[in-house]
Amino acid sequence: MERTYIKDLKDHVGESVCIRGWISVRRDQGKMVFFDVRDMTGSVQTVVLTKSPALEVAKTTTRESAISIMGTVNKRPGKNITVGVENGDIEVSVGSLDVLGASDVPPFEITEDTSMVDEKTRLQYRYLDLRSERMQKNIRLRSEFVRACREYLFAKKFTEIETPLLTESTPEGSRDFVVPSRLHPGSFYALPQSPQQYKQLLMVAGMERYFQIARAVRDEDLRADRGFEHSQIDIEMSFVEQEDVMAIVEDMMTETVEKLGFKVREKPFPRFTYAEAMEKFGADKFDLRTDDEKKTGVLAYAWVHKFPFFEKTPEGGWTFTHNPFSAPLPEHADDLLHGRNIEHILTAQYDLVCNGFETAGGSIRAHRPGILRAVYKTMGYSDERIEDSIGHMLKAFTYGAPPHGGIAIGIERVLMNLTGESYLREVQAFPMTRGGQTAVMNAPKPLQGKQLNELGIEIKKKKV
RNA sequence: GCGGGUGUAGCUCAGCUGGUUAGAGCGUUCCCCUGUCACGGGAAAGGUCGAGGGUUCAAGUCCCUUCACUCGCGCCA
Repeated sequence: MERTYIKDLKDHVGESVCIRGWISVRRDQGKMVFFDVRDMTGSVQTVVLTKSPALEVAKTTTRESAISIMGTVNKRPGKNITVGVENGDIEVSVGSLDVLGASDVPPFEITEDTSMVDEKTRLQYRYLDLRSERMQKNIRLRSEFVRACREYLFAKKFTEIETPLLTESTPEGSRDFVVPSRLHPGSFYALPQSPQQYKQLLMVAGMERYFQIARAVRDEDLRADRGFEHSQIDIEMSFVEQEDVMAIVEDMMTETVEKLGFKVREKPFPRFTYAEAMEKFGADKFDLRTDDEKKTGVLAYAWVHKFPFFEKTPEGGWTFTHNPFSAPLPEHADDLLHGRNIEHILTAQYDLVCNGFETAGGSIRAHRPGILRAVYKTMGYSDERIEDSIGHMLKAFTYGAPPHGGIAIGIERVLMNLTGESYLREVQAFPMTRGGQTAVMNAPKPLQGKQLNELGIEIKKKKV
């Protein structure tokens, strides 16, 4: 018999059905047993009556077991209707009960919201934690958001392209996660902090409109809203200016979140220059919602732009504030090329802020080799060091590089905005602890001697 | 790397100024219950008080060290 999803049971009153799912609650009355059964679509009460042949099995079936039930969908008699409960007016009378996977007693109670349970325990048993209603909602909403973005981008002629996971380590920016090479002992790949260079090369390659649901990895200490790994909707477009990218991102975010039933506070998104934001909020990310609006789940998007390109290093030199591949604002290109007024040079960088989080960041890129070279010159790089570090980009840009720009939208940040969660881990299926320990499995862990030998790695004894 | 918080039963927590056999709720096990819906009633089991060291007649409680988790700062183009 074909399975019926619990959400659809209402359309099958009086019929025989097969449902599958897990037992959330069991209420044993002695001569009859009630189970609340849930599947990925919903929850329903089932009843094993005294005369049911399933009664004997039901007496020994534990909570959280995976089961299959054949039975009849009945309207409940008036006195048994529970109002305010999902499917409170129907129940399934159990004819036969198969235990597909029996469950031991779970280490914690799988309730609607498990956030009160010690996170260490939740992560160790994440596969149980994810059964909770709240986590199911968060992870499914994440999928729906990503799907809506994909659909939007495909409709706008974007091409989804994967870029390498094993790539080159760069000393600039955040610390790389590094992977040893077996074929080249002593040499290392790095996991991408972002597909930045590859997506720009795709623009040179004539792809024109690229996107990717990209994983980005950074080896920096963790925060409530920051993990080693996060995902981003990574976008790059050719023949565009700042306004074009901002327009399409604004349209996509509005369309997708509204499709999911959320409300955007202000359209078009208000804009602040970096200087205005700092003056008004004292930070480049801020929350525009009033206290009342914070209770409603409204999304207050805003753009921040006109960031300074460079900032002083402790050593007295200059370094970039956001992204060395960004272009300066057109009116500051001359200053950059001539190394003048460096502190006043602004970059074509734009950040999307929502409810106090930086949810996206992007820029128009330097597509002329001279501009990119000038950025590195400003940072004090010698010609040799420039060549070594970004020579491949400079070279690529000599073959008809189109003007281009893009953005990366932090998926976890968006989901935190949508769900109201304050912790990034609540919108990831298998997050790490703050100490960098993986959920369920036990990474990182030492390698066996054979593996180390193959990689040409010796482990230094920790000094005491 | 720095600073704060937490660590007592499977889960959530209480345990005052150190003082006999460390408590509660939920869960679990067993018994009873034909309409419950976080069912109910009865009984029971369950703890090296994160780990190590110290002070003391006596430590869950005070001190030191250490580990884990967590929040923030640094860091995070």
